[in-house]
Amino acid sequence: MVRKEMDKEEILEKISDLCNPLTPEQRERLTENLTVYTYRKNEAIYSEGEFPTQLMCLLSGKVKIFKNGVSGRNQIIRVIKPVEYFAYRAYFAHQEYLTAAAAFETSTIALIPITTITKLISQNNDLAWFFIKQLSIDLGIADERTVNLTQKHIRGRLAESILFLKESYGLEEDGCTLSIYLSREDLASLSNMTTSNAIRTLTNFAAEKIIAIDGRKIKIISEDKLEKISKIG
Amino acid sequence: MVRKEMDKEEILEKISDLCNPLTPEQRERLTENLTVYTYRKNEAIYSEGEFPTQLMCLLSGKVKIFKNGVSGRNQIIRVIKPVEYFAYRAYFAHQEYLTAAAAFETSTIALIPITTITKLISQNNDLAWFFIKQLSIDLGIADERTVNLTQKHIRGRLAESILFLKESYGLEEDGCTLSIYLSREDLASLSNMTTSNAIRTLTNFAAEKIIAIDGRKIKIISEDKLEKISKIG
DNA sequence: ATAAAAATATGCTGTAAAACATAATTTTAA
DNA sequence: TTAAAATTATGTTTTACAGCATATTTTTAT
Repeated sequence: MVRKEMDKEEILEKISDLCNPLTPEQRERLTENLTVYTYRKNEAIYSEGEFPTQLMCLLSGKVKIFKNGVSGRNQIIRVIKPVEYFAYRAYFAHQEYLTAAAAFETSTIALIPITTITKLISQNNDLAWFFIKQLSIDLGIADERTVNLTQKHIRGRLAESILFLKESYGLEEDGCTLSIYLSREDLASLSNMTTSNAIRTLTNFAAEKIIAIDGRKIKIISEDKLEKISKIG
Repeated sequence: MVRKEMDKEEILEKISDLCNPLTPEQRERLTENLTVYTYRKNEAIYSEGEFPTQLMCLLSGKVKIFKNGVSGRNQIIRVIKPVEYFAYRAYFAHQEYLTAAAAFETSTIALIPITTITKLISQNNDLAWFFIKQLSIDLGIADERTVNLTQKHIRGRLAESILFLKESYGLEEDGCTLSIYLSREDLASLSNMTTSNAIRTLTNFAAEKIIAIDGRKIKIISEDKLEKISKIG
């Protein structure tokens, strides 16, 4: 993790969700306490069991939130895209981190002391609503995910993950290649299966002309079929 | 569902988490808009896809929050005990209900128009914090649950569910009988397994003298063993 | 440039848990 | 009070997926 100097105006622009509700003085307080770091690919951002001290905002790059499951098998819980906020749940629940975060690729993150945020929330009702809404959305996603991961079959889970990655990070200019290049292992962690089965099922999808694979590039050929496979489980 | 008249003081006492932060006028507004209903065993409280209009507080009884999974298999997402609040997440996320709720047993519930709550949150920062904290805790539980349900084996999942029920609803006066009597089907929905396997595994636990079963009564004989089984998966 | 390590690919085997079947028991309703 | 329905119990079969082994390719480090 490397400290990064960045133009203040540019940052304020990015974290507008947080800034817009604030008064000029509050905004000043925020920028004074804000630091920006860059994390390299696969670098840990925070770990399970640590005590949360900073709210984070992903300015650029891609980040995974994951848990260390039974016998070292990781489970990706959610993914973060610019400009989303994370790393605050544990503090608001008065807990240690129950998850870990790492960078999928080089990522620039704004860190704001959580105590600063706490004060701002207490002074600013719009900010409180911002977090209530975000937490509510995330809880809904978590509930959906629980059922999908537990009840769908391998093919359904992988199809769902591919669609999920498309929704989360979008496509390249060609309009069909996922703009995130995940290792097979990460794809497995996201889909609750072994790496072997992620590889195998990916190969099958390619043979069935549902997707095309070129190394870590995944090109969606038939979104309809992916949706159908995802739906029937 | 039957409308129930109840002493106002008694209700205010129960929903103190909501009321304590309020001014006398706000408290007045709350009680004016509050209704109390009683739901019978297995009666639906709300359903997936409906539009949320009321925040609910369970005054007495036991409630399950669940999702209709693939091929009609239900999944219990969380359980509610007195005096907990529920049915608000969807509205805060600007969504329809993603889950359904039903009464495990006869339950009395206070209903408050969600618009009333919204106004009170906007006026009262402590109330905003109450929901931020609650949502944060629930999101943490959901994250834990995802990993437990997907990665643990049947025995681990059932052991965990039994311990979870003990934590949630406590024990009878004898100090070892779960005070909730679930059908095997509900126990299966809670543990992500088929009803047959819930029955079978329960029988095994009884044969191993980890629990004792008498109809729907479950007596915990060795909590240590349950914890060990839950932990190793 | 070369060795070492990591990631990907694919086949084979074993097994946990679902699916199915049937019976016994309990609950509910007429 | 008896029939019907629902729940619980248990045995058998099937299968989806994990686990393991091995080879190949790609990436990383020296």
